[in-house]
Amino acid sequence: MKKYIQILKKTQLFSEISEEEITAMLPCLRAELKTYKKGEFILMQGESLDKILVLAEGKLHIQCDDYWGNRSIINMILPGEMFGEAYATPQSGTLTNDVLATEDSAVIFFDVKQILTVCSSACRFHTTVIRNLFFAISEKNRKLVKKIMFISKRTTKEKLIAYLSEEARQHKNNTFSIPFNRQQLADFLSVDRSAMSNELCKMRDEGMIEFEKNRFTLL
Amino acid sequence: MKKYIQILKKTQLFSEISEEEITAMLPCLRAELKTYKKGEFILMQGESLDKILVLAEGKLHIQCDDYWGNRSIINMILPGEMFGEAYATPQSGTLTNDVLATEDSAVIFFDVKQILTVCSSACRFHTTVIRNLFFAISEKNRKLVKKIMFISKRTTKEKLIAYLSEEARQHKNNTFSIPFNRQQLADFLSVDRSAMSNELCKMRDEGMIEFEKNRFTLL
DNA sequence: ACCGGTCGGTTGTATTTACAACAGAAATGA
DNA sequence: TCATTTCTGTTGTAAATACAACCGACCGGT
Repeated sequence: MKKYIQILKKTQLFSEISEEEITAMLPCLRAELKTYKKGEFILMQGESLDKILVLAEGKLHIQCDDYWGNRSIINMILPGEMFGEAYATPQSGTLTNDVLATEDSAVIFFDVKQILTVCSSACRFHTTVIRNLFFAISEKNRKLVKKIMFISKRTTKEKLIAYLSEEARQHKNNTFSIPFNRQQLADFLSVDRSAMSNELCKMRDEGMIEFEKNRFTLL
Repeated sequence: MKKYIQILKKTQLFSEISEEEITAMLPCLRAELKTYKKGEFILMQGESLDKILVLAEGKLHIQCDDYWGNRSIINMILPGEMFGEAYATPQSGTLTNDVLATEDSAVIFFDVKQILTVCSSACRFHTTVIRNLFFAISEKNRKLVKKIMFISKRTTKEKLIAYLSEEARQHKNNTFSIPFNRQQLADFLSVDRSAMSNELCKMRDEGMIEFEKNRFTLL
């Protein structure tokens, strides 16, 4: 666990809290570390959850396979990001999605009750964590809305333009790498991979974009 | 404002807090009431926001019109529901959506800084409000994920089935009313209205569903 | 070097969708 | 009441999509 303190310090959840204070808080928040191999599921649909999770290392997909095997990637989790928070409340019921490790990953579990219950004395920074939790879940919310704005576009081309524009905006650069391969991007945008591949090449031929593997440039 | 205290008591934000205590807290949270006519915008894309809003009366749509005039209804707000919370944090930037009153509406504004800053003495229930805020935003999050699961289906029919099934599940009844007319439902599911209308009638003819106006029955 | 697997691009076809235009029913308002 | 507007369903056509199948490039392991 110790090796991940520095990572936790950089997370939104522990923003403005020092490494020493984080170390002191870990037992109070009942932190546990688990590791997963690429391809393993961290959480599965139908389970219930009373933990908030932070990805310390690796890469995860929040996803959902339907009855016919169509996969939908709801969200991607990168190191330092929090997940599970929306299903860790009393009213939330069981999970509606799977969480899959797409690389070897390390995940830290925190007890949500411990976070929300301001404890006796030790944790002066407890209220800071609660506020950070609110900021983090707000950001998640905005991410989901952004995703809705991508996939609510009617055509594959429009979805691609919306997604790539947003990536460029976030990277503050017209050239950037995306965290998906083609199949994953198609699953994220809810379109057919081959149709999307086709559309990307058309956009390249029209001079709108350039790309090589996961690296894109908007022109 | 007084007439809405009873409504506030029923909201998730003020769960477990009595009417007297809510009344006492209102000045502390800098509550303000504003009313809007049907068709007016409460918030518009590009504005910045440092308030959390609760709908006291009426109906709102969180929506987004693109360059070509295609409307996407991100979410619908019913009385007692909170909104704006995801854009009221320091990091959140300006609004990416419009908020439109689809009926005459009354909205209560709360200062988010006041909510997140535990104040001196008067508000014993401040921490309860913060926790409630977390629960509420968690629920919003789950709602958004559900919506993503609807619109990530590939065909209009599948989207309809996913949406109607979820409505039936929530109403715990195979017969239920939906809060949209046809155009709004199409905007919510990101499909063409006429194509959706067509699909609904096909499903009716196949014996899958029955409907009359906004009232649906799954068979 | 060989093999198997993954990945990205291409093509063709059947299906589905968007879009526009129209008509009847229902609701609205003067 | 009548006129107007809104809502819903219907149709036809052009466009876009899903799906399946195939190919070559690349990569890692043996």
